[in-house]
Amino acid sequence: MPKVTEDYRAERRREIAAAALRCFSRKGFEGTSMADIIAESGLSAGAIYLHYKNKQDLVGQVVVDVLRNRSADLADIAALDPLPHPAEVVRIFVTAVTRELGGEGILVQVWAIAAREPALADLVTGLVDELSGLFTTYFTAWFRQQGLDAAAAEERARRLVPVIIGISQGYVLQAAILPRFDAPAYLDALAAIDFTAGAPVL
Amino acid sequence: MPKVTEDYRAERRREIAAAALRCFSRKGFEGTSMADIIAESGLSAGAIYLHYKNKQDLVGQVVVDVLRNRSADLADIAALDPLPHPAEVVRIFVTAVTRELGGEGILVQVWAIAAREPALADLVTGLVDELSGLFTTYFTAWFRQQGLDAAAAEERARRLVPVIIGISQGYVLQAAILPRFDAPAYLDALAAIDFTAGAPVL
DNA sequence: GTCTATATCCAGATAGAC
DNA sequence: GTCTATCTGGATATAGAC
Repeated sequence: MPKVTEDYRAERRREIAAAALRCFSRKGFEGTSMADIIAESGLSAGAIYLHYKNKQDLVGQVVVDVLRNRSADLADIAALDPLPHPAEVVRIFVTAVTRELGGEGILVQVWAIAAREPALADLVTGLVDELSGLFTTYFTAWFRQQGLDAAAAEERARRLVPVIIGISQGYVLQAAILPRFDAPAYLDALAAIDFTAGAPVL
Repeated sequence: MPKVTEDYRAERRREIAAAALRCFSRKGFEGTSMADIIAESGLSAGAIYLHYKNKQDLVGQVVVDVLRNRSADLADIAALDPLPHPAEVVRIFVTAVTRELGGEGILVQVWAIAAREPALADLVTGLVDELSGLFTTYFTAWFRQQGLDAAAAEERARRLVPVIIGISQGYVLQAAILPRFDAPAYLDALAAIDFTAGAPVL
């Protein structure tokens, strides 16, 4: 394989992915047709099908790329000192996801397809596992700071993390659907919840 | 209008709605075609289009009916004595919704469409408002029982309710998508969270 | 590698007989 | 009110010229 070709291909794929993402932001996800992406990319049908096997392939790859970048952001949080409050961590996470995806609606479309397509469900599951690991690291540190010993902190973190992810998903969902959704109020409410209940007082 | 007709129409509509719901349980939501519903109902295309304007109309009505029944269940909770713990209330609610819809995936499909279709979004918004009212009633009672005065209890309930709804949505979402989702663990984790933080001790 | 043009398919919706 | 048969539109994917 010639050496120029590989870079060229990668560049083309990036262009196509970017165009697809712009379409998804505007017209939703199932609402975006291949014709839309073709027009937005400035390329042609034939060119795109050379780089992606089919629509699902294209969509899957675009989504994975974006979400992967987000979990990279989160990885830094666990290292911050002083450790931010859980509400702040959720805030950082959901605003990053929302900004990068250019609109909350896209994620909801991804979930809907994942609920029907095993292939995409596997993909999402992998990313959620990764996310869970990062959140668990953060919450273990947080609970230790609240006075729990290492084992108890990790145990508690592991149990809590699915709910934290649920709270984040709820935020995204409501932001996407409810016209009067009050994002700051949602995040403020989190700050008033004591996730450390039952932990020994310092 | 003849008196028989009205009942007859209602009965037909119930049949069609039931058939549609069975299809949604099996094949998902966008995966269900009018042809599927037609076959499942035993009726014909013409017959169905007489009762429903189009697919979106049918789908919307079926969904609203189901959700309406669920919020009726919830209405009773606020009257229980002793008042159950918040985690228990969420448990009752999500299990009822899940059971009635015959699979978590359906709700996710509804959300996805609501994120794109203003008509369905209005519908969902209305139901969420209704739900919010019920949850607010419950939480106001709960916080009063925890020692807050009436005004503070209602204020706190109002702020917390969106998050509670988010937690419920997260449950439904994860149940629909993640193959290794541990429902009891999710609900147990809720029991360990202190939603009353900051309230005066009794 | 890329384009244009098009084949193929399948969905939603309707017309008109009964 | 209900059925059968069909129209219409739009989407994905491909064929073949350049």
